[in-house]
Amino acid sequence: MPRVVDREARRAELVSAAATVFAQRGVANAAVSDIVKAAGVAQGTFYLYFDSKDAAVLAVVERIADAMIDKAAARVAGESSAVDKLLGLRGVLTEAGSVPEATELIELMHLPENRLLHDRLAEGLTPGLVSLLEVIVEQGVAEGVFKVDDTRAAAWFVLAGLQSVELSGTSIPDMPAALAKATEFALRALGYQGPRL
Amino acid sequence: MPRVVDREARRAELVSAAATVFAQRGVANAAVSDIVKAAGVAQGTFYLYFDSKDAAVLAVVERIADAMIDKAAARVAGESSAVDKLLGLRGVLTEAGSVPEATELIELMHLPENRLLHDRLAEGLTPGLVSLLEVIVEQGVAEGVFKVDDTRAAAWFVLAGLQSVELSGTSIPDMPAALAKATEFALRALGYQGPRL
DNA sequence: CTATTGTGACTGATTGTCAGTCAGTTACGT
DNA sequence: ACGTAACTGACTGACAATCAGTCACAATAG
Repeated sequence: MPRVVDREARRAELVSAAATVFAQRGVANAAVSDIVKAAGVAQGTFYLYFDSKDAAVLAVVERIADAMIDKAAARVAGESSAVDKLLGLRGVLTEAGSVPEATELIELMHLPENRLLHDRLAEGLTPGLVSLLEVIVEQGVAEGVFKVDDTRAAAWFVLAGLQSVELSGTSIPDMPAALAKATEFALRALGYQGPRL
Repeated sequence: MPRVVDREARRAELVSAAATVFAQRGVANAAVSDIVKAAGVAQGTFYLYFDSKDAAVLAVVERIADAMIDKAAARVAGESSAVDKLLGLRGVLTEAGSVPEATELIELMHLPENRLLHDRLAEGLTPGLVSLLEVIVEQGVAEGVFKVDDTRAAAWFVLAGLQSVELSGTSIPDMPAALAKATEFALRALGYQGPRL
């Protein structure tokens, strides 16, 4: 048998190298030759692990999205009521930049030139967060605090509203306040009638 | 004096040629050489009117966004009550593909590969639509049917929800129904207490 | 009315860069 | 020592962007 190499580990190295280079130069200006140099392998090796540069971008985005979803799930699990869970989820969105392995990347994402990466992150993130939010909405309906018939549609709508505030960070001066307002709209959309928070 | 040429007109020709080529081949696969061939000019001429290929993409997107905003504004102007105006705006989102000069392009946008163009369109579109929607919300507050203190934040949140449904067209089987549901959430978010529609 | 000159629009061959390929090499397990 | 998968890096084709040169026209001069 040939040389045994842990393909998973090698791939992870390449994803890390790619993440670093993207963070430094921006996705569009990052050449595959830069990535392989950072990883210490030859150009051809890159294509043993990714079909294209684009595939590497997606792999980086997926890694970040997974980390954020894990963080959000943990935060939500730490709360008991549906409303508190929703507020916890909002909190994670607010501190999006605090995912350690992605800090540099997310900082750069707030520059408008990196809009592409930005959008791809949102794209990879959304399905996971929608599922998370849907469970919260279901719980809220069971608790009697929310009134919603289609919980998936509700989760989709509400998350879109929250994310659009969160993702347009550049143009909004006071982000936490904006998110607080968005949360109020979200609660009303879900049929919440209780006291203001 | 030199030859007199209408720069506006020439630029418009190039934008049209670019739109056609993007529609045929997709933005990523469209070469500048294809665009200039379609327009019947030399490669260098392209760069007299655009700084880069990217700038041409933006110009195409802007043209489409303007057309859609005009259409939306006309539709909204044709209704009197705030709720009817909101429903009219939703209607325009539903029939996004009906902007005549952009039909081919928008059809292609529903293919996932054209996600980039898709996002850019949304980006160019949003500010205009938010302003339109904000006026509707203000009117609704004046009429007493909506209860909102920050009308801009409300418009932003609601539009994000509606657009996210509209733009994820591929993955939703029954789009009109999904938009109808989203509209209900939107009305509730705005504090609407009246009868269901 | 013709010649000359100034000017901006236009050209297209060329350059530099980069994604992706592939024939050949290396090093490990058996 | 042989088979095989991992790895290499020079190479290719394509394309965005450039720029030195050409062209068509208008304004003036003779």
